[in-house]
Amino acid sequence: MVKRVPVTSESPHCSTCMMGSVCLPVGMPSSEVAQLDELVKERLRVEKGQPLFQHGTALDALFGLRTGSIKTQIVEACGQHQITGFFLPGEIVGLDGMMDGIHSSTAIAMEDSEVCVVKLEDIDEISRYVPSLQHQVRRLMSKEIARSHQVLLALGSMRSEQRLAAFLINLSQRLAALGYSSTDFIMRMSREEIGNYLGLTLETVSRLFSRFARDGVIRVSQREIKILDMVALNELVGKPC
Amino acid sequence: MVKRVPVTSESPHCSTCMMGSVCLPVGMPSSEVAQLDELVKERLRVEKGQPLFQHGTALDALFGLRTGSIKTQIVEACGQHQITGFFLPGEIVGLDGMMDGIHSSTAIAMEDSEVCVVKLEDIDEISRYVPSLQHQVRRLMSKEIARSHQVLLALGSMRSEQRLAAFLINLSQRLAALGYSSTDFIMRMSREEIGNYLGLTLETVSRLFSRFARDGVIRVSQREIKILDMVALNELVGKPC
DNA sequence: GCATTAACTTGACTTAGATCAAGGGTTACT
DNA sequence: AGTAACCCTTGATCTAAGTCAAGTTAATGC
Repeated sequence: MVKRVPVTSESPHCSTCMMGSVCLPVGMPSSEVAQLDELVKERLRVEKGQPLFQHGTALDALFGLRTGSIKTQIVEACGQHQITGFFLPGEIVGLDGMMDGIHSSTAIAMEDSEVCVVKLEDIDEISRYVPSLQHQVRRLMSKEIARSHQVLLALGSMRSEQRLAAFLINLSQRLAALGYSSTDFIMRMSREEIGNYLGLTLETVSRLFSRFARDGVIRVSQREIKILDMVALNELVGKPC
Repeated sequence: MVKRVPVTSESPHCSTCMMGSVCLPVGMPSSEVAQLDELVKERLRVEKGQPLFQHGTALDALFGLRTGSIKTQIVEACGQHQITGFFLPGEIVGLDGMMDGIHSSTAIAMEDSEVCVVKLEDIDEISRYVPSLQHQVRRLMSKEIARSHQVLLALGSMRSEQRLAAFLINLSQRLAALGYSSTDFIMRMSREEIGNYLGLTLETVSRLFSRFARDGVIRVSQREIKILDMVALNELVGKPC
């Protein structure tokens, strides 16, 4: 279920939130971040496996992920689906579908998660006196475009091992930016979800993990990953140059 | 070469441009479109094969394609590249890379083309008194995100014939929106470019065109395409449901 | 107009990754 | 605690698409 979490005066605002260095305010002048107190009026708690929003429903807000992790996916005419992103704390979900106010994807919590709700109308309101907010939204959207282009590159011109290596490096870097270890982490996604995201089958993903482990590049135990040789992992990506 | 085309008082502004129904102003109240006269102060003419902008260079404007066609691509560490989009008149190029003011892709004219230059600072300036302009930029960026997610879907979970069929349908629809025939058109891109975009080799693309033609779905003569059976083409995309 | 180059087609063969299948581990529920 | 459901691994086999190669057609330049 999705539960509202009331935002009280003592609960953290953007100006005091620990996610400030990675979330929406990143790069904004601190004087302007202080003015974002009215930006988040509501938080939502989403249980593991539950949707934050569904494809086709109305969109009037963006969601800043505070804790947990979320995947977004689009559905084909048939029952098939394609995962378009895995989101970590500090990242913004819901940037697609602002074109016609309808979500073009579905967002599902991969573990119990909490998001800050940022109403579009509040963005408009606040950006009147916090000019950099508009730029910030543009930057975030642009980043999302660039990100999906990178995935396009992976799906369009990399072989399976390169894709998985690139995926692991990307995950590692994003976790490091959050202050976690870049070499030891737990993946929140199943082999099937990774495969779907990377255009591979779950069997291929599993085999690749085993191979990387056999080659001493990583150590794997279920969803627990330890990167042993980051250099080798990087070389895998840029292999046939 | 890229040549500046001076914008004089008698040359068309957004309010009188025939592209208004498909370009940046699409969906904006006509009263506000009339206020966009200062938005485009400059036009550029780009010769076939020449770059409009290069990956890594500074970005301070968006480009509305007036005539011609443009492809965008990103480059890997090696010489390899991945085409991330084919743009037709009325479409906006340059929406990635607004995150750090550096173009993350390279845009190359596929035929002699002309673009309207929309400076970011002018967007900021004008959107002070034309409130819907900010929304419009957000909508366009959101559309670009949704578009690349669709390509992700194609690359991640469609087989070669589905990808090409989806590609042709998409092209057909966009050309129809421009007022051109949805069944008879000339593709500006080579087999290799199509293949690169769709994650296939040029040989596979060529074979698929031949097969579609043999099956009576299309007629092909080099880059000239005639769609004979749109229903069959649609069925190809949603095949194994 | 003819030569040169680039773009496209088609065939023969190879291969990366999918599919099918079976067994072992984890996790979650009653 | 026990069992059911799910997730992961590994092997055997198959196939869609890639690679290599040769020939054709179309575009470009002199």
